[in-house]
Amino acid sequence: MPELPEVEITKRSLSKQILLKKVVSVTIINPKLRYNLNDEKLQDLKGKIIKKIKRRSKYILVFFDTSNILLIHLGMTGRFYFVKKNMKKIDTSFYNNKDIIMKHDHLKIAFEKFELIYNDIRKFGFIKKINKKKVFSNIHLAKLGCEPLSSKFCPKYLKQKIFNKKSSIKNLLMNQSIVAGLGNIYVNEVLYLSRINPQKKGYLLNNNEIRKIINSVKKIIKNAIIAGGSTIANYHNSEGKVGSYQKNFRVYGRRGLRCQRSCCKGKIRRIFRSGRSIFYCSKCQT
DNA sequence: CGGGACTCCTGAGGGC
DNA sequence: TGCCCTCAGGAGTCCC
Repeated sequence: MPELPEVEITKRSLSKQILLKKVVSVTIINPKLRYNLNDEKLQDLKGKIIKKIKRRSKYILVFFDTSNILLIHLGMTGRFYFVKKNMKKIDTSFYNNKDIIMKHDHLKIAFEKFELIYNDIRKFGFIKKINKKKVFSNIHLAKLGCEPLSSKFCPKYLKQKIFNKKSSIKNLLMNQSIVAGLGNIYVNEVLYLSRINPQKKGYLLNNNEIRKIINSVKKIIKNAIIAGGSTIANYHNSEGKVGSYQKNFRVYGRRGLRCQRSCCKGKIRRIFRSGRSIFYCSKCQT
């Protein structure tokens, strides 16, 4: 699922369901995640009420009526789903393979009328209980750069971060301490819209190119949230809904196809750098 | 230190 | 059908 738009959608659907609800019980189904689930700490949440849910970068923060915060990262395949209590059969109409889904359940948080399940096939996600007082010094949150949709994310800010960098602009935009929340798909799309070659080094970008990147990031992230995020491989948010932004992909996953710009018609290429795919038009992204 | 490669894990899909 | 290979939306860690 999860780049910023997908995490934002997950946060919104979680808010709809669990805000102001009281935790009845917490059950660890399989503790093995990026950081193992800590039963002793999570049991503290029993009887507590959820007061606020926020998103920062690709993290979700669930605030309780105490100093507790659940810090959640979905990794590559983390997701939530709800099960009505006393329901004998789980509604699996959203899934194409319920055996695989249920096999990877990790955590169950029960509320009065329903249960919230955290499921994660690849186990790259995590859920940690942290203290409100330590939220700003938290190792995951402290070094994050600014939010792409905030006014702080502007040409001046980006220029200051990249003007002396030898890294490619692709890697710089994926760097969470520069912009918080972009991932592989949206960075590919942003650089296509900006007509900039992903391998161009940070220090070589001029002011006009930096301005184009800022505008493209804001436009793409905004539209992706409006579309409910992107859905690949039958993923869905915690209400079982799918996003549709993947229909707007202009380069991602389009290897070998023609550039959609009518004035260009170049060929979309895929190359590998730093262990991931880069998609770009070899003709109009310079 | 900056920057790139490797690592965790499971499943899907293509080629043979 | 089945085996083998490559690839997948993340990010912490290690090494040069």
